[in-house]
Amino acid sequence: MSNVRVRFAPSPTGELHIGGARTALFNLLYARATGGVFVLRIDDTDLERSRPEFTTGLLESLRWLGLDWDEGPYKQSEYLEGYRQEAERLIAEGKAYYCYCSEEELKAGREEARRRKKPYLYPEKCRDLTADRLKRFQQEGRKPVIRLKIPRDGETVVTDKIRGKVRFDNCNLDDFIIMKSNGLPTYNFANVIDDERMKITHVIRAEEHLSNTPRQQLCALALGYSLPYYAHVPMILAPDRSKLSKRHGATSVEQFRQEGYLPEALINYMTLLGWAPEGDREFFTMAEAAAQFRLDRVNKTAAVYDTAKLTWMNGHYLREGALDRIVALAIPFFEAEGLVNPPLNSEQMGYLEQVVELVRQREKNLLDLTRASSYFYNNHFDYDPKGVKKHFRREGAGQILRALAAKMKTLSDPEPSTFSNAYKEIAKELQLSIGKLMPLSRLALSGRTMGPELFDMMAVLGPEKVSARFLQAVAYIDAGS
RNA sequence: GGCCCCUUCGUCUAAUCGGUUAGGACACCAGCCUUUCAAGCUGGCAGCAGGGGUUCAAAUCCCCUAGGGGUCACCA
Repeated sequence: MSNVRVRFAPSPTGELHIGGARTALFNLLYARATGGVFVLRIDDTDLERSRPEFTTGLLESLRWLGLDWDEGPYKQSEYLEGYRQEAERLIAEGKAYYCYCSEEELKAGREEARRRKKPYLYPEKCRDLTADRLKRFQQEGRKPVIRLKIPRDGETVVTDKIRGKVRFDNCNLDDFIIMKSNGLPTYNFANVIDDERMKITHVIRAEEHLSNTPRQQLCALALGYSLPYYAHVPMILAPDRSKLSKRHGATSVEQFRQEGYLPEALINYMTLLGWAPEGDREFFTMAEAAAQFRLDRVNKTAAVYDTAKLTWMNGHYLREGALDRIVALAIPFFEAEGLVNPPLNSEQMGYLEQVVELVRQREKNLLDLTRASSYFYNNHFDYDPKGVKKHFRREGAGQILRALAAKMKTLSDPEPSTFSNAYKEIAKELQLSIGKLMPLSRLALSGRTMGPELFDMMAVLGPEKVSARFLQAVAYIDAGS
């Protein structure tokens, strides 16, 4: 049993996006690899942007992906008193101080610095306020923030499991705010306290936090905590190498789910973003990845996410997955398209299974699979115009279809071979090759020029429907010409 | 702008301590299979950002340049 404890700490300000999900995944992988504990924590100290429904969505996305946490979810909003007490302790110990500078004042200073192209650092005006001044400010009713006293020299070294030692000169850091004037902690402060009280041993998070790490270490140092290990995983970038945002198409787990991606495909794909197992294997389960996951094999380079590979992977899982499971996942999509109306009886279920088995061979996601299945449920559909031109408008097309319809009526056994044999016979009778009959038949049966194996399709539809659709096509042809 | 991180095919990546024809996968192209579309199989195209060092030998170590990213909030 190891004492490894890791955490995923999203803020509930939006849907779980692909970057956050990958961070959560790496945390979980590491926990499973080491026999450690995976903690979920909701960083909700931003009152303006945090919303409870985002928390719900976050949990749902995590669960859907199978990123099950061992502890939590804890919420920062439930520990507000703790942060306040720690901040006051720092003040009592002379390691932090009240700052009464107004926002306008600070803003002016920042703009001034920008104008002069100098880096802005808080000028420490309130660092050594006399007792008199302090009292006066208090009497004026001004609400102070609390700032941490940063050493004016020396350096802070971050030891990162992925990047090695990263050095920061303290002179580039200023006395940053740890408690806002509304009494809530800032991220850098709350995080350190949370990680301590949750006994987090490894902080695994996105690289964007690397620059903030010295601030957190300084907090920990002031508070007298010991430091966790850090591991900053590379970012996931949009195809244009910019930071991922909504304008880059599907970036949230929820969007991928709605488009019919399977959780195991998303997991497998994300695992490969920044990490690779030994050998050339591309497909593996989360458990298999966890068995050999190591932080020092995580890449340093940001990864551009490319949905083409995810789509390919999804197609693989769609085809290879256990049929009953794929069907279960597909039902909501079929319902949304108005093809089925759950609950399904065993006959309907059997039919759906046949349809899915057939169609999943050639589609990449559940949404496409559903749309490519519509003609198994709808008797009326449009015929593909190109197909009409090529197959229906040819001399004798109606005749052939009429003959086929008649032949179908004589069949009773809905096996692919039954249809195959019938086609052999009728081809002989009409003195045509089977290859000539098939595209025409396909168009009549589905309105499309492509799709599953024709005889398989017919077997699912059954002779009666097949016959009716042939006649329907005949009517269409007669009406058109 | 200051500080920090990063740089292998278009994309994801492999190449344990320097010695490989720089490997695999997606995508793309071609062929096979085939009633179609997929899938599958076979083959092909394609990369060590640039420049200096160190070394018998550098994708690998060091330096510089360029490029990309991150961060500098009373956001997380």
